[in-house]
Amino acid sequence: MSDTAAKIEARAALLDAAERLLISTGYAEISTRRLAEEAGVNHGLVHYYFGSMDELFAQVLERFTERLIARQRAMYARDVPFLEKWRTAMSYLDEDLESGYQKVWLELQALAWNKPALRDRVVHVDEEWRAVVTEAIQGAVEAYDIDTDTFPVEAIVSLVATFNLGMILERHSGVSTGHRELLAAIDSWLQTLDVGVRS
Amino acid sequence: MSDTAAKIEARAALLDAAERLLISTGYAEISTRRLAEEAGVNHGLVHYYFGSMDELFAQVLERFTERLIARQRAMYARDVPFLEKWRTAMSYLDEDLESGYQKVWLELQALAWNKPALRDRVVHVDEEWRAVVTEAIQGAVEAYDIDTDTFPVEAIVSLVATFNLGMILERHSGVSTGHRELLAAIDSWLQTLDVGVRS
DNA sequence: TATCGTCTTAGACGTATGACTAATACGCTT
DNA sequence: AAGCGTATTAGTCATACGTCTAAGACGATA
Repeated sequence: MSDTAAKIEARAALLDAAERLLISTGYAEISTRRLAEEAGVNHGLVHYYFGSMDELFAQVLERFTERLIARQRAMYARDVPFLEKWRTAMSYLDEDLESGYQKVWLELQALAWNKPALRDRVVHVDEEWRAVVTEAIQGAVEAYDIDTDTFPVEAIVSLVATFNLGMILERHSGVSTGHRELLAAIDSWLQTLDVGVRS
Repeated sequence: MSDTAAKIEARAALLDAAERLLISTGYAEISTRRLAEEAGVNHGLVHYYFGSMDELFAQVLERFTERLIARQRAMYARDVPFLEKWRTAMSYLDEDLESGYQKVWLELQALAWNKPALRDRVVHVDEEWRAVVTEAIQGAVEAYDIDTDTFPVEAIVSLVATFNLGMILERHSGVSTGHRELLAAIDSWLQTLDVGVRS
C-alpha cells in the first residue's frame, strides 16, 4: 500500500541527514529547510513524512539505539569471562563516541529537557540500556560471587549506568580527567575477582 | 567611571532573566527579544552589555557556580567526620536540582557541545567542582585510611564526579531508577569506614 | 546651570523560520 | 494506455530573528 521504495528512500535520507546534523551542529541549528537540503530532498517532505522535527529526531535516536542494543546483547551473550565482556563494553564507549551515537543521544536528552512530549521516548532508550546492563551485572555478580548485601545489584547497575553517562557527558564537554585512571582501577579490581574465580 | 547603579541593575536583570529562562525553557528558545522582555529591559541592551547571548549565558553559569562553590568549600571546611560532609553534599544534589543550578549547568554544556568558543568556560566550571571534590576525597582517604593502591585518589574523584553528573543527567531526563539504592549503598559503606576509625 | 559622556530607547533592515497550499510528476493497477 | 492515488515540488504567508543605527534621556561634573 504505502512504503514504496521511493518513500522509504526519502525517509531514510531525512533520518540520515538528521543524524549527521545532530552530530555536527546540534538540534538547535537544524531547521526543516536546512535538514531537507542536507538530505537532498524538498523541505515539504519533513512535515509530510514525520509531522514534526521532534518526531523525526526521536526516530533518529531510536533507529541508532536499535543497532547498538543488538550489538551489545550479542556481545554479552558470548561465552567468555565477564572481565572480557567488560573490556569490550568499555571499548565500545570509544567507538560510540566516534560514531556519533553518544552525541545523538545527548542532543536528544537536551531537547527532551524542554519538550515533555519527547521525554518518554528518551526515557525508553535509557531503560533499554539499563536492561542490558542489568543482565550483564547480574551475570557478573553470580560468576564472581560478589557480595550484594551492602551493594545490591540495582545499586551496582545504577553506579555503572551513571558513571558511564557522566564520562560520556564530560568527554563531550571536553573533559576526560581521571577517566583512564578510573577505568584502569575498575579493570584491575575485576582482574582480582576473575583470578579468584579461576583458581 | 562605568558601573553606575543603573548599569549594574540592567545587567543583573538580564542575568536573572536568562537564568530563569534557561531553567524553564532552555537555551534554544531564548532570543534577545524574549530575554529582554523577561528582564523588563530594552532588547538592544543585550548586545550593548554582553555583546552576544553566548557571553551572557556563560556569565549566568559562572555567577551561579561562584555561589555554590563557596557554599561547598565552607561545608567541607567544617570540623566534622567525612561521613557527615558526604551526606550534606548528597543533600545539596537535591537542593541544586530545585534551585535550577543543574539545569543551567546542563544547558550550558549542551550549548557548548556545538559552540567551541564556550568550551573553555564550561570546562573551567567542571574544573572548579573537581578541585573541591578532590580536596574532600583527599581528606576522606586520609581520615578513613582508604587503600589507594588499586584505587588512586584521581580514580575515586573521577568516579564520584562522573556518577554525580550521570545522576544529574538522568534526573533531568526523567530517570531516577536505582539512585536511592546506590546512595544508600555508598552511605552504608562509608558508615563501616567511619565506625572503624572511631573505635 | 551648561556640558558631556554614558545609558537607554524605538525602530529599520534583510534574512530565515514553520506551517501550509495548490499544482504537478510519478508509478501502480487494471 | 488510462486512471488514480501517492509522492514531490515550488511557492506563499505572517512571524520572529539578530544586528545595527540614530536619536534621546539621564546624571555626574564643573
